[in-house]
Amino acid sequence: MDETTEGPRARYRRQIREEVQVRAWEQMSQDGASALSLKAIATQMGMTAPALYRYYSSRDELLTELILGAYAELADLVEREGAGDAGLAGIAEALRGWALTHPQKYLLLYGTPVPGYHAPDAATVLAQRIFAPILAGFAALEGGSAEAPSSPARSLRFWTRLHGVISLEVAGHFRGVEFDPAQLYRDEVALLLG
Amino acid sequence: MDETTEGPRARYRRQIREEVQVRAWEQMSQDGASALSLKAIATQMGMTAPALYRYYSSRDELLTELILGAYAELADLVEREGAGDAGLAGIAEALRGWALTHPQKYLLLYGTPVPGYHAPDAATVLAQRIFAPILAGFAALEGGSAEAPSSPARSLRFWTRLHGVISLEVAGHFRGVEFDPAQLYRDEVALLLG
DNA sequence: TTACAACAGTTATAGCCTGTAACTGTAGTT
DNA sequence: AACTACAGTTACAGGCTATAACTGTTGTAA
Repeated sequence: MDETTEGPRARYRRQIREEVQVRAWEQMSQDGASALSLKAIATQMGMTAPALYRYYSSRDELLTELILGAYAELADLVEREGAGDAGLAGIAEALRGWALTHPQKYLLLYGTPVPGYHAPDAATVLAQRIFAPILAGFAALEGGSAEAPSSPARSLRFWTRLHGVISLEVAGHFRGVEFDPAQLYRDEVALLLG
Repeated sequence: MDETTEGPRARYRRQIREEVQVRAWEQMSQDGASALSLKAIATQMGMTAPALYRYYSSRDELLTELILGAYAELADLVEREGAGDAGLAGIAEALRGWALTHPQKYLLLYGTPVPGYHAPDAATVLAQRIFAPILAGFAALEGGSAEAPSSPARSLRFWTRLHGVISLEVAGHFRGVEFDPAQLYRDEVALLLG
């Protein structure tokens, strides 16, 4: 079989894996990462649970693929925005938008880590792909003044400040508080880029 | 039986509940909140699992008690610091110290929430007890200048910025990055209070 | 001081999950 | 057309939460 051509077997496997991922995200959006169940997914797909172990060797392997997928999605988004006209402002905007649209994805990447679970090296690479456009953005802004903070320092601050607002909002900690998170976010972005 | 006096039965119940909580935190520090198991705790205590249901009607009830306990601990700390000489700087310092000492407690309060789990009203009250000293601190700083942000806005910003640094550090997202989170934190505090 | 009721802790069981082993039948492939 | 690779099955081991029904102890009140 030609290596580049996908035979029917491989094609079928890919389709099943994709459907599993879709249903996994559905489950996670409803009941959180801890409720992710291969059994439940299998049942939804009209299979028995052991059948799915042909496609994912463990629940952890599925989780890893979901994490990598989410990282890649976010990395693509940030790279695209970084290259666009709005630059860092665009990145900031897109970041919050993405997080609010897919809270479970954001929380899976930046929320409470699963102790004992070690992210594969691929995740580190993707995390750097997300950070790189921010670094590049601040490097481009850099003026000659010696007393201004370095662009890595500004990039880090950019990240932590935006994450501070986003993560609390996504985790629902602003519920019941009378104020507009969007306004706070805009103000923070303005201060970071001003 | 006098209402204020604790009989032997009540005393024993209290001791068991306390021991359960201690062991629960031990478990959570090692394996995270999702690994919290009444069965395992019971075994450690030389009991069978159903026995523990005399003391906690469900795993969720135990979790609720742990969350409320953590909130109360943090609220006490923040109130104490707020009343101390260092004021807001002291609160900031204590907050990071507490989070790094008890990462699981911090993550349980501010990390990924369990979907479907609704924090009891008591938690909201405690969350306000944590926020109040910060609000008071900025209200005290307030100058006459009309263009400066209001103290609620500054308080909120104080919270989100500090949380941004702390939560990423506690979740291990700074591992492998070459820089000092403590320095970043100090800088952020200085900017917030300067 | 004794009688009894309240209650701690037990075993048994139902129901959910992950994951493995052994088997069967079908569908690509040669 | 024959065969083998593999998808999917049932059966099972072991872990968890939680309930039900039972037993034995102990605080307590008459």
